[in-house]
Amino acid sequence: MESMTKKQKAILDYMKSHVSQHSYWPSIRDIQAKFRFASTNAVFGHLQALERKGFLQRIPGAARAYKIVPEAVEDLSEMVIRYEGPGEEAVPLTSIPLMGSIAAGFPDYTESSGVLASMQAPLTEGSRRRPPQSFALRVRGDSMIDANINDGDTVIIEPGSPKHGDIVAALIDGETTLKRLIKQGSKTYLKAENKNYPELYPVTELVIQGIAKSVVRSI
Amino acid sequence: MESMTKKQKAILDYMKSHVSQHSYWPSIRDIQAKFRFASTNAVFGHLQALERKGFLQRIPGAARAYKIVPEAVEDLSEMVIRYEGPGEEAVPLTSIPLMGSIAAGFPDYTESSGVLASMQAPLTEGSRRRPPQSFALRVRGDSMIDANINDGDTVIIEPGSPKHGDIVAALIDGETTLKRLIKQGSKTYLKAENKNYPELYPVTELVIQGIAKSVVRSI
DNA sequence: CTTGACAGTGAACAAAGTTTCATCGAACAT
DNA sequence: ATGTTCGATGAAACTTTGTTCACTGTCAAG
Repeated sequence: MESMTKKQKAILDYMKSHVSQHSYWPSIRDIQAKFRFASTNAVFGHLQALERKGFLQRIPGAARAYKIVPEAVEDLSEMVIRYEGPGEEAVPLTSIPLMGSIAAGFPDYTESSGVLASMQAPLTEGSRRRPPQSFALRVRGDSMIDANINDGDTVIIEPGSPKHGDIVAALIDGETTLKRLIKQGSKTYLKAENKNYPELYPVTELVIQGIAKSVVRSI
Repeated sequence: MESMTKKQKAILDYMKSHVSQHSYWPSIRDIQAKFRFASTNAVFGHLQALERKGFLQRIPGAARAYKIVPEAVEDLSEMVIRYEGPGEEAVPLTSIPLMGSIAAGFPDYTESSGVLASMQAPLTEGSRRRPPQSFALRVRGDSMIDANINDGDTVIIEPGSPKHGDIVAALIDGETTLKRLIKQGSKTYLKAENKNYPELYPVTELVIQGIAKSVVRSI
């Protein structure tokens, strides 16, 4: 598929974030104002391009009427839907890319096999928003079996500075595994929660992918 | 809060389902056509009423631009968001009411403390839609501890006919508990997955609330 | 009986919004 | 040199859409 230009992506991003924040699409003139175009036709052209390239579907003649094409979403972590209540009581619905695995250093979004969406409040505390860099990871293996995380479970990983006792996604020997972070005095280790794997791994900051916040399991 | 008339609810429902299916709001004339009103003003009046009663927020002058008020959603199981791709590849995002507890026979929506939304595919198999009567239940107690379901977890319950071995939400002594369904010959029992609770409960069809399909746990 | 709320018709208006046309400069490959 | 694509301008045409006004009927409460 043909890819977006920078401006086209910016416009599409703005449109999506507008939907997230307001629950309805922006008009062409809204977009024009946002990007300070002198003519509506500038926007019109970009929208045509986005539709031709397959990232957006327009409903001809209808106002503020579009469909996005999920398959075309490049950065899945930006696919955010939100319900807004009166006042400040926003009810965020964040969708999270689901990774089959994690490659060197950063999640490989090209391997994503779906999207996991969850409402914030019930899954974590308070009304905190899930950071956009969050991702979900299907668990393989039994390294965390004693922490009640089993093969086939899905773990939601968020970036952040892990504290002692946090379960983190860490890159060990080129593979991402879940481990518990152990801080002992000035030393930091990673520990598998499986009594059959008693080893402690030394840790450098860079291998930490993020902190596990939730576990989802199908029965 | 003032409640909706039947027609107002029908219109609001149509609007929500239109958003679900098309990802943009219907115009007043769309609604007019749907309900075969002879005048747009009929719709206009209903929308005014819905806004006055607090169920809907309109953006004056803007086309196809509304916000729904989550607190005003009466039947949470109808709050469905869907992303539609090209062709048949719809990607359903179903939101599920989260119950604090379950009262006699039916989920008590008045006790709902939030909404849990999840994309179907990653959590269960195939592209099956989660039935609209699904709900989520916060687990209290340790009756299923041996099935890896612990105090504080959230379980997603779907209606259906449970098979042998399924984990079900069942009403026992006026309280909803999770139990595993055991069919032994012609007899059916409910069994707690905790070796400290070895009892088998006899079962009548009516006490079964639904089948547990997923478990969500915050770490 | 009257008042008022509710629901609806029908027509018209004006704003909002999309779309088209003609034109231009820059970047870029032929 | 030259055609082509892309991004953008400016103005105008046109459609969609929300909104208003005047008027009608129903139904229940006071």
